[in-house]
Amino acid sequence: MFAIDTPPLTVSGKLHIGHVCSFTHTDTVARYQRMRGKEVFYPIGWDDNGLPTERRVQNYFHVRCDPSLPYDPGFVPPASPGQDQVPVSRRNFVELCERLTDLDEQAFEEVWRRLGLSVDWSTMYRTIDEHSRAISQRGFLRNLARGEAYPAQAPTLWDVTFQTAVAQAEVEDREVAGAYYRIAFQAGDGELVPVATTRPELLPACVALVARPGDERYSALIGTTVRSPLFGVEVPVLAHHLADPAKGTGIAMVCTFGDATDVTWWRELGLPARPVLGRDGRFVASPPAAITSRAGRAAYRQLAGETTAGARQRITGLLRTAGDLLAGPEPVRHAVNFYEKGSQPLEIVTSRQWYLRNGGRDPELAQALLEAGRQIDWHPAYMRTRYENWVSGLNGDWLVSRQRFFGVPIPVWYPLDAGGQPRYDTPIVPADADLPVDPMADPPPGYDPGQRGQPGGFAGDPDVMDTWGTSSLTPQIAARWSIDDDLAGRVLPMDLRPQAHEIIRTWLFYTLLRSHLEDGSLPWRHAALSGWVLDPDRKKMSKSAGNVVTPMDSLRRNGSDAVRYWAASGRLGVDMTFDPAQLKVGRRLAIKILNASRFVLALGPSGDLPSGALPSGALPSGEGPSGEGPAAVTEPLDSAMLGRLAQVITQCTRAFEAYDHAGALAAAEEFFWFFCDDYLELVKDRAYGERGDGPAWSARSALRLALSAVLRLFAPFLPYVTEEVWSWWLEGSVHRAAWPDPAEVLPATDGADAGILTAASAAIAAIRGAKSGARMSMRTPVRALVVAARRDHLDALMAVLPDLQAAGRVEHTELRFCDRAEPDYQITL
RNA sequence: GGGCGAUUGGCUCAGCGGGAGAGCGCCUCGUUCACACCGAGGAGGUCACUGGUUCGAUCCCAGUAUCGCCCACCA
Repeated sequence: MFAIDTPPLTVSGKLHIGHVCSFTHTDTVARYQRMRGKEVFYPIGWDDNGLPTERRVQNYFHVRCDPSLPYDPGFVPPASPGQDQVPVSRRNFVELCERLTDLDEQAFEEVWRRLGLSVDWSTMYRTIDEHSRAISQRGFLRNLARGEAYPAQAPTLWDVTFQTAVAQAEVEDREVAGAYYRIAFQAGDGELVPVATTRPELLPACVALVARPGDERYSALIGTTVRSPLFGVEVPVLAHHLADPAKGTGIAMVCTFGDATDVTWWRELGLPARPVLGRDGRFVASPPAAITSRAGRAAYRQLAGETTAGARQRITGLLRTAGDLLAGPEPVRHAVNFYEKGSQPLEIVTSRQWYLRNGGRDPELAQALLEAGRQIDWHPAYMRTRYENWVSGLNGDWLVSRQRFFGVPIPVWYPLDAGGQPRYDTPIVPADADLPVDPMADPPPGYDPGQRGQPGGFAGDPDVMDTWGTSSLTPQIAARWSIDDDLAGRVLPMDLRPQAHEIIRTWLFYTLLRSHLEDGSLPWRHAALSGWVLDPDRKKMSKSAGNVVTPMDSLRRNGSDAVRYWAASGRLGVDMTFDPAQLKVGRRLAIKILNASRFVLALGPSGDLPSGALPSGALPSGEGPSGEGPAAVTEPLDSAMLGRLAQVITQCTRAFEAYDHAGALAAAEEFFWFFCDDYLELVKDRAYGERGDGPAWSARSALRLALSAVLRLFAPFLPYVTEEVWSWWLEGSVHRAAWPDPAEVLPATDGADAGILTAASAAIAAIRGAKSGARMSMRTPVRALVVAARRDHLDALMAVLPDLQAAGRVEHTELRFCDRAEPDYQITL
């Protein structure tokens, strides 16, 4: 068994040439392993869970998900959308998602089939389908039962547009324009304390000032209080090592919450919380209770309901009027955290969320995960460093709950007390047999639907899981873990996880984590990381940049084998530049295989080629010399060619075993061009029978042996052309044939001498060069060829002399011994 | 700021202690006899730079520069 954890692509996006590239890499491995006799488990899945699908379904059907609504089995989306989106239940939303993504999936499937991916379509899964939801929830509940999943009320990164919490792994920073403002706080003695900030609007949320311990500028202030401008709140001045004397004025305003450091100070210094930002990113209506003065409350009223940008405008105006703005705005560009799919900076908001232990607060677990990473073979190996950087840099547990409507629900309910308040500390879990459940639609075990929201009744958890909460179980989902234990037992752990390197911190890490938490196992033994495909200007292809190359056009224009050739020539981990000109190379190779095969097979035995495969007219008749069975390879040149082929087979096999598909392709290709350009030309006349039956049949046998092996070496890369040629003369499919073994060609290599090939190639090249230099046709006869070389070289040349003379149209040859390192050729035309 | 990777002919890339290579592009020539969706030949590079190790360095080591990426950085 060789099992692959195929990436489930997000179907709401567009397939681009980069996906083709990495999927081709994996497919070559799958085909190689299949030819090696392995049973290849090569599933296919679609990721239709999560925000991209949510948005797309909303826009397409003009609906929105409202989990509080009951399921409507007869729901029909509006044919002509009105002004407002129609609210539908989660189950209706899931159905619409499946309907819409079905169309997308068909388009993706068409590309994959045309590309020749050898996935098993019968294994197809969707991350939102019933089995995936059940496995995802089962996995979560097992984490819960073991204490790995837990709820907590805590400050979290919050996207104000989508109004959901997000995890550390989904944060990216972007360089944006900002400005420094210098604000005057007032010390007890009336002295002004200037504090620099880029977020003056958070002044009403200020709970303290901090300076570095030992900073002489502020040592007198530490332990005292100062009064905030406008709001007149007394806040302590404290010391903490995270305060940076070099930033701003060296003393920082601690707010609820401006950034992650504020959270640290809040926690470590035991400060109060004065939240001012609501979940919609706007200032809440009432000021923090600490603002008691009339002036302060009046100032806050001007901020209530404002966005952060609006509030910043307002508050700087107020500060300026009050004379408390000492300096600014002084423009700066600085990095700000964004949700990777978001468009506004992340805020930090306190909320109740579910977390999954991931080593971010547990060094022992982190160590175990690092160790798990070391037990995986990374291709290329240096990608492991990225994983280790990420695991070592985690600053908290995995926040897995999302305040979205579409996704896999967190499968718990809460009992309501007599006052109708949920008791979060004693969640109710579903029976395993009932999975998947939707707590917002289904009642928990032992309750009636009518008790929903009633005192003494229950409330469903409204949240869904992070999309990675499901994707991190793709090995289990594909293997139908907990559903088909026989399959799962044979397939897990898998052999290979292919994926993009930018999601090491999410998909790869989370998958490793879930597997480790579940039973301490590894999800797979190898991880293959693909690079990116860059556009011809070396920019990363992305939808927003508008430089995406869609694959179907390339597939149609150049043929699937050509596209695969180009993709497979890229090595793992290395970015590739898309260049349409390079696609022609693969196309040329595929056509060359067709033509060379036609030539080899036309030499006989007859009947191998269908009538359409050859041009009409004279086929050299081809019964074997003595009836059935392959003829003996007797000519030294033929043996030498097969000897080289045996080495190439070994080389290709080694490369594939090391997950170096590009190396395998390069080795096969180099041999094939030698085979066509030199060997074929050298033996052509002999194969036609011009030197009699024995030598002719030696060539014909060698040609067929080589062709059979070469087709199989190319089969993982060029499945179409190899299958076509294979069908001309051999039974079954080349893709089910055995991967070539050097032993197949070695019996025919008696007397093989690699020097023969070098000597022959060099001599024919010299003859061609002479003709080309004289601007003569290659068919021009050579009146005399004089070779001066060392004895071993001449011996090698002697072995192939008849072939060389025929190929070069040489009429007379003379060999001379000499001591020169390099042979010398004198050619008289 | 920490880390990883890259730097080889016009372009895309192999190679890697001892001859500097391939394909594309370019130039020249050549079709009865597998292939014009072609073949043959040619020009073109101080292998980023500086040191070191070595009998010998494109290759190993150290440093520098440039590019790309990962992570951290919001006062």
